Amino acid sequence: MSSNEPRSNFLRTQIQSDLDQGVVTDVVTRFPPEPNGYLHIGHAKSITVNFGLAEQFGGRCHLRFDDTNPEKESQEFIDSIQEDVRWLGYTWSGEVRYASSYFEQLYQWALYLIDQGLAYVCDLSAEQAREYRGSLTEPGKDSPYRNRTIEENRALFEQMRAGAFADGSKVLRAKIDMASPNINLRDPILYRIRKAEHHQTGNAWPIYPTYDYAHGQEDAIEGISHSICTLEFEDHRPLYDWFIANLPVPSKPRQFEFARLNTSYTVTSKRKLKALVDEGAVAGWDDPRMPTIAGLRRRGYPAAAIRHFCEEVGTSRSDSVVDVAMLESAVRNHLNQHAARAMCVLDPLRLVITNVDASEQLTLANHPSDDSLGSRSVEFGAELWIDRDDFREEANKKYKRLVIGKRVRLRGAYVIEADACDKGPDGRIDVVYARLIEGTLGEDPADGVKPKGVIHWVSCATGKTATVRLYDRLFTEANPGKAEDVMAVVNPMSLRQLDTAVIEAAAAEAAPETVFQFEREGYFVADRFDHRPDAPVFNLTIGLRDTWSAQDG
RNA sequence: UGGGGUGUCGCCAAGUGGCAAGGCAGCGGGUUUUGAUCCCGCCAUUCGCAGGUUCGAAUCCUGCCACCCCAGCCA
Repeated sequence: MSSNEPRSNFLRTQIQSDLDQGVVTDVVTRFPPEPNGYLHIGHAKSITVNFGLAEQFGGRCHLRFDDTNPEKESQEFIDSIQEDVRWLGYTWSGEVRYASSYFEQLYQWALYLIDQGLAYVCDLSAEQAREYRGSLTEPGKDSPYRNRTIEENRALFEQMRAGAFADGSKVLRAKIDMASPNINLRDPILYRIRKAEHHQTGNAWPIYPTYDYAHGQEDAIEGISHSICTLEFEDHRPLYDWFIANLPVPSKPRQFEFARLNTSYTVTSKRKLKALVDEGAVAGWDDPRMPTIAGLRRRGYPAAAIRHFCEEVGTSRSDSVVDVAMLESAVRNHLNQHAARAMCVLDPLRLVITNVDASEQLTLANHPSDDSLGSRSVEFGAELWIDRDDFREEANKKYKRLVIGKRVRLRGAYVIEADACDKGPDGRIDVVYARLIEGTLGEDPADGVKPKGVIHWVSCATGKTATVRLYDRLFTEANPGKAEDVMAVVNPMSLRQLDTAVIEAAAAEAAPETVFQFEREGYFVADRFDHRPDAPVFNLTIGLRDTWSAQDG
């Protein structure tokens, strides 16, 4: 594959072929969420597939709320979904659409099916209907109401629409085949009675269409050329096609299915995500540990990285679980290129440089290879904070940080040599004393004794205390969805909050959602909601790749 | 045990009859004022299994096996 060509997948091949053969002239796709929850990484995949295909083939992609079940839906979700799709970087064609705005047309088409003798009103209770449906291995039985006359069905359905019957007392069903090996074709339900207020249509409708009846027709109304959904709907395709074939619809969309995205160490079931929120395992739907779009955003995962990840993963029809390391890799890759560097000491230890008295301003590049990110001024003085983990009184040869009697480079500044340290009564080191080696700003020591490594630091005089939240994977199991109880596999170390970290003054001023690479530590984002210049709050997006910590040293 | 799908490297995934892409992970080595990045190299004689067709098969045929989905008036 050449680097700029989109990776081949069956959907791209299909569409290209349809275009080549003139089966379609315009590519129109749609992302059709039900507004009954927050979007998560799996939805991101569907979004990139649908919008991506439209983009690639010069077509359009609609955003359509599949709002046929008012009892589970709300305006809150309609708003959050739009925000998430926009944040991911996509613009839908035209206005936001709603299945509910097609309710009248759908109703008229239901009457049409009745008139064709292809639909009937059934009085079976839900329980009875289940019995009549048969089983996976046994055919179903015809409903006793299956042979009502067209006139009777029409009158009954009109009364259903008028609100004459109680919830659940009747349904409208398609008359297909109760013996079909495909259970979806055993006289599926088109309409049920639900006297529920709808977030868009209010109390205008006492009956609501089912997904099976509504979806294909919604696509047809909108002129969708390729209706892309997930694998579990494959069995519904014959039904989808049946409606399109039997109704005077304005276009003939076709359905194609792909495998939904699953990632390791992640749960996407709405029920389980809700349990995490309700039981306090996380702080909310947008907690940085959540796989929701809002959570990933608050974690600092760039939209472009999520998009790139979805592309790298590919689109196929085989069930799979993608290693979450792949997502993390996409995030690191993007941030390495785009995030400005800064210094932050997570676990401060005071360093006194005994031969320095005046402070000075040093200019540091914001990115090691991208000059367009500019530079910043950082104060350097006699008292600095360094990380407690970057100093040892003595250490083996593998340890490349500060050791008494040894040299280390202060990132972007001078080489120093440690002389001594003070300890408190508990043996804990309080202060490290070191000497600056003259002439080492941008130069190696003149005596030829090079420092073993480089450590980061922040001026005691101008550094700002910050809250830093260190996140780790939410689960201890690679497949938490398989666990009997998700709460039992929640990682107790998934959040560690530090209240005494110290960051460069300039970083504190950053706008919320700005991501930095705190050098030698990782990528951190200024919290979208909690960060303030006078009370900085940073979330760990992802740590730097670490190939040495497991080793001695 | 009815129907619909899927099986290519540890994890994804191209490939659609001509001598197994790529990414992630992993492993070596080099560069480096981030133990990061970057760079170089290694990593499937083999495509669920067994037969068959063919000069030639991951790609075609047959049979098996494994896994996923379907019996909501959810989507």
